[in-house]
Amino acid sequence: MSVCIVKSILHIGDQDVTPLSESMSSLDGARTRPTMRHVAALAGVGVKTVSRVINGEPNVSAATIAKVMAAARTLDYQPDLHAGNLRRADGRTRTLGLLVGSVDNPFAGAVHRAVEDAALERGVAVFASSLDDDPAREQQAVAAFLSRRVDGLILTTVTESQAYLAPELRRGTPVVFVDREPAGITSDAVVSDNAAGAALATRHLLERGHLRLAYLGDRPTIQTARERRRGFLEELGRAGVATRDVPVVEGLHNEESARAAAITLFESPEPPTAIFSAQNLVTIGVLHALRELGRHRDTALVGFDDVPLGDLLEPGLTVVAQDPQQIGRIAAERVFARLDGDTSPAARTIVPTRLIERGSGELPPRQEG
Amino acid sequence: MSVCIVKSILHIGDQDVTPLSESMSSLDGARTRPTMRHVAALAGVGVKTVSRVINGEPNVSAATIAKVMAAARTLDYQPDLHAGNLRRADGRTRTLGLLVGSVDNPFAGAVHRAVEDAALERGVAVFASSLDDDPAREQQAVAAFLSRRVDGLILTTVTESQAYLAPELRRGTPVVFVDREPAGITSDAVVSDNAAGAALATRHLLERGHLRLAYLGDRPTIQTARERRRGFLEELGRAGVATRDVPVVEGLHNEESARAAAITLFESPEPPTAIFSAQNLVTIGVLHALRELGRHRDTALVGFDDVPLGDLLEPGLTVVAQDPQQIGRIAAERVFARLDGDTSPAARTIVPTRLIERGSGELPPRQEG
DNA sequence: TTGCCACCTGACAACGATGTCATCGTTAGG
DNA sequence: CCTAACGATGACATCGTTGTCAGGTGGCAA
Repeated sequence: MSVCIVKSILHIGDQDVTPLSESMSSLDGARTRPTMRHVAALAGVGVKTVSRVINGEPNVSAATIAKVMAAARTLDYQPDLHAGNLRRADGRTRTLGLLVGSVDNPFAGAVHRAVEDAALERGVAVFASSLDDDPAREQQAVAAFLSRRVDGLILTTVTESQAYLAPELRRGTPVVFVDREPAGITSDAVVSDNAAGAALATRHLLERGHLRLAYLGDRPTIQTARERRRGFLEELGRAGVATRDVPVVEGLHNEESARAAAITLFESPEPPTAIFSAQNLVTIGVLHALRELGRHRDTALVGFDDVPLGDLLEPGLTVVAQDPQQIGRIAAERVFARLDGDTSPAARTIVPTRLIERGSGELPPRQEG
Repeated sequence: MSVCIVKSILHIGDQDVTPLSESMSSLDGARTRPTMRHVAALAGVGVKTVSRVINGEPNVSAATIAKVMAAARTLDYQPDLHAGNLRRADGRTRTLGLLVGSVDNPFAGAVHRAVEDAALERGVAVFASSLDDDPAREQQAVAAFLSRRVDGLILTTVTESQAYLAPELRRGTPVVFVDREPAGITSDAVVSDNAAGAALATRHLLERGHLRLAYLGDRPTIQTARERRRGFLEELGRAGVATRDVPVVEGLHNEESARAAAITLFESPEPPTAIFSAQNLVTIGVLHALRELGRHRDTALVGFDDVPLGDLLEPGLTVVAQDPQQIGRIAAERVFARLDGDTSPAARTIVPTRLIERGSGELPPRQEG
C-alpha cells in the first residue's frame, strides 16, 4: 500500500487554522479526491500558487512550477472544472447540450459527430440527449442541460412553441436549432431546405413520366414533415397534376407503420407507380413493403434523407440526401460565434439537399391494362 | 420591458451586510442569471428556506412554499447543480461519461441509446465522446470527463493499458468497459463473446462445404479484433483445415481499405469461396468489392456485427449480430449498482452473439474447373 | 403560569476553486 | 543611497449552494 506523507505543518502563523485532518493528509490511502489544498500542502506552497501553475498563469518561478507539478502528479490531481467556474470571471463550463431525435439514428449520429469535432477543438464536452418526439422529454432535457450550466444549446425540438426558452435567451445563452425551425421565439437555426428537397424529388419522378404519385410521411405536427409535404404538393401543382386524388399518408413514425401503409396503398384499384417517402424510417418501411409485394423493380421510389447502404440495394435507392455533418458543423460554429460575442441578428442557415440517383427513382411508370 | 422589483432591504440587523447591487436586484433586465439569493429576496425569506423548498425538504410552511415557488417561477430560477454538489454530502453530479468508437456509428449509437435510457430514469445526464481509435484521444476524453466530475465512466478503450485509471478506481469511481476488455487494470466489463461469435460464423461456412475461407479484419492492436481472429483460426483448426494457406488480412479500419483488400484477394490464383469479415465497416467494404467484381452471388459472406438494411440486400447479408442495446443497458446498470454500493469483485459480463441467416452465408462453394 | 417540544426559519461555515490585494525581496534608475 | 518598479507569493473574500446549528414561535400538558 502506498501512502503519501504530507508535511504536517500546513500553515505558519498565529491564526487559528484548521489543518487538513489526518485522514485527508494521508489522503486516506488515496481514497479521497485530492484538492488544490492537498497539492499545495505537498508542494509546500499556497493554494493560489498551485492555481497559477495549473492554469499556466505567469509570474511563477521555474522551481515552484516543478514542485507543484510533481506534487500534482504524485496525487493524480485533477482540477474541478465546476468549482473553478463558480468563481471564474467568464463562468464558462466548456460544455454544450445537444438534443437530437435519437442518438441511435444515423442522421443524429452524423450531426452529433460534427458537433463533437467542433467542440473538441475548443476543449468543450458535449451532453447528448434523445428527444423521441416527446415534448415533455424535450423540456426535461433542456432543464437538465441548464441546471448543469451548459454554455450553449443545440436543439431539435418537438414542442409547439419554444417560448419557454425566452428567459434563457435573454440571459445570453446561445441556442441554435437544428433540423427543425423554432416557433414562438427567435433564434439561430440550421436546417435543410425541406420543401425544395421534396420538390426536387417530386419533379424527378414527374420527369420520368409518373402521374400516379403517392406521399408517405411523418406526423404533420413536425415542422419538417409539413415542409416536405408542402414541397411535394406544390411541385405537383406546378406540373398541373390534380392533387385531389394523390394519396398523402401521414402520421408514420416508424418502419412498421410505413410498411403497413405502403401495403394498403397497393390494395387500391389504381396503385401508385411512384412513391415519395418523406423520412428515413418511412423509406425503410416502404422498401420492406415493396420487397414483400415484389414491386421493388417496377415502382419508383425516392426517399428524403439518405439511408445507409442505399447504394448496395437492387435497385439502388434514389434519395434526396441531407447533409447532417454540415448541419452539425454549422450549428456548432454558430454557438461558438455567439459565445465569442457575435451579436448579429438571429439567422436561419439553409443547408442544401442533393438528389442522388441510384436506380429506384429512375424506374419508368408501369405499363398497365 | 418587465423589470422585477425586489424589496430593497435585504437583511435586517446591525451587521455590515452587502446588499445585492442595484443591477442585481433588478436582475439587470433579466440579463443576469438568478441565484437563490434573488429568489430569497423576492420571496422575502432566507436562502436556506429557498434551498429547502427547491429540494423538497420537510418542515416548511405551505405559505412559504407558495411564496418561494412563485418567486422562483417569476425569475425563471434554475438551481445550479454543480454549486450544490460542491457542498452536498454525496457529491454526485448525476452525470456519466461515455466513450465509444464514434458516436456516428450504428453500434455505438445503440449502446449510447441504451445507456441514456438507463440514465434518464435516474436523472443522470450523459457526456458522449468518440474515440476514433486514438489512444491520446481516449486519455483526453477521460480527463475531460473527470475534470467535470462524472459519477461514473463507461469506456471503450484503445490504449494498450488503462493503468492510468488506477488512482481514479481507488477513489471509488465506477468504471465499466464496453466492447473491449481492460488491460493493466481490473474493472467491470461488458463484452460480446467475440471468439465464440467468430467461431460460429466460421463453422457456419465450413458446414456449407467451404474449404477456401478468408479472414478480413481490423487492426490486431484492438482486443476484439484479436479475439475474432482467434475464434476464426481455432475453428478452422478444430475442423482440421490447414490454416497455413488461409488468407488473414488485417489492419483494415475503413470501408475503402477493406474493399481494396477484398479485390486483391480475388486476383490470386485460387480466390476464396467464402469470406468472414470481422467488423462492420470491413463488411461493407467487402460488399462493395463483391458487387464490383460481380461475385456477390457466388461468394459466401458472413460479417461480424449487424449492418443496417442487411436484410434488404440481395442476397441478404448473413451476420453474427452483437447486441449493443444489451451491452449498453448492462453497462449502465453495472455503473449504477456500483454507485449504489455494490462492492462485489469486478466481473466480466458476456453478451451472447447470434447468427442471423439471410442468404449470403448460405451460398454453396463455387464449382470450378 | 411554566416548561417542554415540535415546527419553522435564517445566520453561518464550508465545498474547491479563482480574483484581488498586500507583502516581501530584488533590481534598475536617479 | 534612496526609491520605484517588478516578480513572486499567499491571505482572504467570493462564486451558488447545502449542512449545521441556534433561535423563535405556538400549542399543550403539568
